[in-house]
Amino acid sequence: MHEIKTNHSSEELKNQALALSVDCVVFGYDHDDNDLKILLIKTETEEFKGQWSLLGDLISPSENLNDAAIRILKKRTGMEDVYLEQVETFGNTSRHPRGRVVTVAYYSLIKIEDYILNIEKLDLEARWHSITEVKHLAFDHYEILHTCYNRLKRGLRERPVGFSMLPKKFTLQQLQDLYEVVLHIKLDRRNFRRKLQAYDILVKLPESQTGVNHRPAKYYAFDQAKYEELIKQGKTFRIP
Amino acid sequence: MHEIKTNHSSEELKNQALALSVDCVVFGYDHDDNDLKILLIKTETEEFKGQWSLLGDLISPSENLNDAAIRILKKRTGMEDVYLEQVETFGNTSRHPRGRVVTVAYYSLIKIEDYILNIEKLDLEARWHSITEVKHLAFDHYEILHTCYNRLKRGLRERPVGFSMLPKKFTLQQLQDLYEVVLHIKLDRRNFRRKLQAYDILVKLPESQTGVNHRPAKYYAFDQAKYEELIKQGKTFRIP
DNA sequence: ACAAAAGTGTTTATTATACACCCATGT
DNA sequence: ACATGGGTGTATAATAAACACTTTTGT
Repeated sequence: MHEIKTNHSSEELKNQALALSVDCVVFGYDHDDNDLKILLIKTETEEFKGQWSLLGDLISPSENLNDAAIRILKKRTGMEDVYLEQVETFGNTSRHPRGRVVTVAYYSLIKIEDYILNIEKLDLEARWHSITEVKHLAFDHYEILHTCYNRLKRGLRERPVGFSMLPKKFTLQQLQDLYEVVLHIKLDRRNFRRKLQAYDILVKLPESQTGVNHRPAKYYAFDQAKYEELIKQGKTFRIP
Repeated sequence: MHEIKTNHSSEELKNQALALSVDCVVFGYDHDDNDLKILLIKTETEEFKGQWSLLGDLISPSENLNDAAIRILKKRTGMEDVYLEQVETFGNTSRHPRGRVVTVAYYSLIKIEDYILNIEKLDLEARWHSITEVKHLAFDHYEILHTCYNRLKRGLRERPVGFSMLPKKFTLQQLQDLYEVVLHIKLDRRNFRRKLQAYDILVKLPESQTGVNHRPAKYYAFDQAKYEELIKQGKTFRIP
């Protein structure tokens, strides 16, 4: 297991004529305040002291790209089996003040409440930030963030990735709220439900919400096998 | 200007603990035989002797990623101002027999007839291959090729990139043939023309085809400014 | 009984698809 | 005159969008 070290000296970077890193934009959907959040850490690089940055690290010559991303996520969130997707590689010669560091950007989706369980057990330094409040990050991370956000928005419309940010059981309203917040659009409740019903990728659970002072909503779960069946039949998934 | 050298010794690769390269999948549409082609060179890497490979090279520590792609294209095709898009970074530790080489894959679109003009003047080693005939390439280039081909297909449907593979003036039938060959689908001529007319991104030129023994087709040109106007109005381009 | 969010159908507008005949040119 | 591909319109089907009332629970 590699140790993560984010504060690399100029010497270390110069010795590798060119260094490669992985940076992860970690998205989570907070359904308590209905907000899309990203996980950031305070950078340890002197030149950007005090600024927030993405979760990243140099990759070792013996490590695959995806494995590096998984390692970083495991180290910073305690979580494995998160949704992960390579987005773009950023390699401007001027992007790192200490030398040439090319970085492969990933976005990752996690279920915030699973993460919450972990921070109680582990001593994790990362903090959630509302994506709307992030105005500036260390390095070119703000640009990377928005490239990844655009990719997430596309993924959400074209593939059932949203479920990776929801609890295993969720209400249709929670799902719609997620779509509305991430895509920044308003959806019609009846049309949204009809479309999901047509895809037949959700299973209705026998449980309902409890402790709400209104009609309790039914819980649903995403059925990956049914989704794959849909795709195998050449059908396309698209919301909205 | 960097020189391209594709046959790197194990020593050279080991000295950079990790090396970064750029590989370009160069697509061209041959409207004489209505076929999508890719440009390949014979690899100089001993382990893959005699096999075809993508156009690529190591990138220097002082060179931006896009600039490396532009340099490779200029060197191998004599062409500048080609359409270029980063696709994905391939970094499996085992992908290069001589060491760790992570490669950033690009796809590029060129007008074949402009290229033909260049090979008469320059001594270029690359050769066109029909994409349907390529079954195997050196390294993991076959996988890279198909990842880029999928990206091209998506781009063609969602953005007006096809024009980068056609002459400046073209007939509507040539444009439709390109879509049919690249996407591997059959389109209805009337519906295709109606949709293009609706987008209003083509200008009809005063010229027509000559030397054909049937009713000559009108020539059209793509109008980039009109396309940008369309997008600025929040409209979306999609074919089919 | 009231407040609060869940759940549910129908009508209309938009977009996509299917399809066949006349036109202009070269031989 | 005939062969060849170029050019054009209309009807139907499918999909998306707009819209409001009833239901269930807790207080």
